[in-house]
Amino acid sequence: MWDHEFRNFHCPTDHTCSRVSLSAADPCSYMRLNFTDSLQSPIGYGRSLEKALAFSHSSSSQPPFSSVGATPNSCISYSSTQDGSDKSNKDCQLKELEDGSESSKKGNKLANKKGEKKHKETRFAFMTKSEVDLLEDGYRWRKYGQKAVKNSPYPSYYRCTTQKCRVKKRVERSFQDPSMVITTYEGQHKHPLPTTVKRPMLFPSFMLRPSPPPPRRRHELFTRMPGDMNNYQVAAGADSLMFAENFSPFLQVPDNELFQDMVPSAFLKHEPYEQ
DNA sequence: CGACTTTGACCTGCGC
DNA sequence: GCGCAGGTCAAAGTCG
Repeated sequence: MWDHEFRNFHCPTDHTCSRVSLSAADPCSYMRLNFTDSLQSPIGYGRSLEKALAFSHSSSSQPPFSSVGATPNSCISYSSTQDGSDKSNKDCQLKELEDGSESSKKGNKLANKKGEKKHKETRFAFMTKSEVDLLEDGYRWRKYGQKAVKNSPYPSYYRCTTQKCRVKKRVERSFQDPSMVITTYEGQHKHPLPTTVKRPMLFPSFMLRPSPPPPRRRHELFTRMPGDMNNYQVAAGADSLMFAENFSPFLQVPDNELFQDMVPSAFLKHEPYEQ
């Protein structure tokens, strides 16, 4: 059971939709999101956030957040791709098998030969209002691709330049609000911050451990689930809810409060890094 | 000259 | 099985 309690979540949609629950009953201890109305009554959940949001908004054709309007949401999004079905057990096993191995294309081919599925790393997405696409987060990134996709003209794909580090990052402009940058991290850093880079202005905690430097200034942070990310798993079920209280239109990270304070401890685990 | 970006081609998963 | 969409590769180009 994850022991983290969320704070300051906000999702100013037609419904309040930010109940977060974690359950030890889930094979891989993944996150659950349950969508509730203003009376805190459950109105929807599902295996993908997109479906869940569509459900919660009673909108069959509109993509998630399309009904939100210009008001920025603040929903932190993170998950592994394991779900609560039988399939997840298999995925968990695959994860164990594939952890520590290269996830290159050749590697995937090899895995496919063995009848295994490609494991997708844990993901974490957030939205920031920024003029620059690539936020300074303390790590060094190398761009390895850029391709237009639906609802996102030119998302950029970055990889951590640290050897053996498999963390990836996708950066895209919000389709609905180009001033917003959606950053999606995949995987967790298991190495210290490079010493040659500037101190980060914005840094999700799992990117910063084990030695996060203090933030330099207040940074306005908007977070929400990108609408086109089907891999954000949301599971059915309503047990072990943890509530997101004190909603506010914008989520800010004050000087004395790290972004990590809003991230579940499951994302903060730092395992020994083998050089 | 090394590190990094660009970009077309290619691969893979998924829905129909 | 086919086609589309998303993601990745890798060669060439750029920059400091």
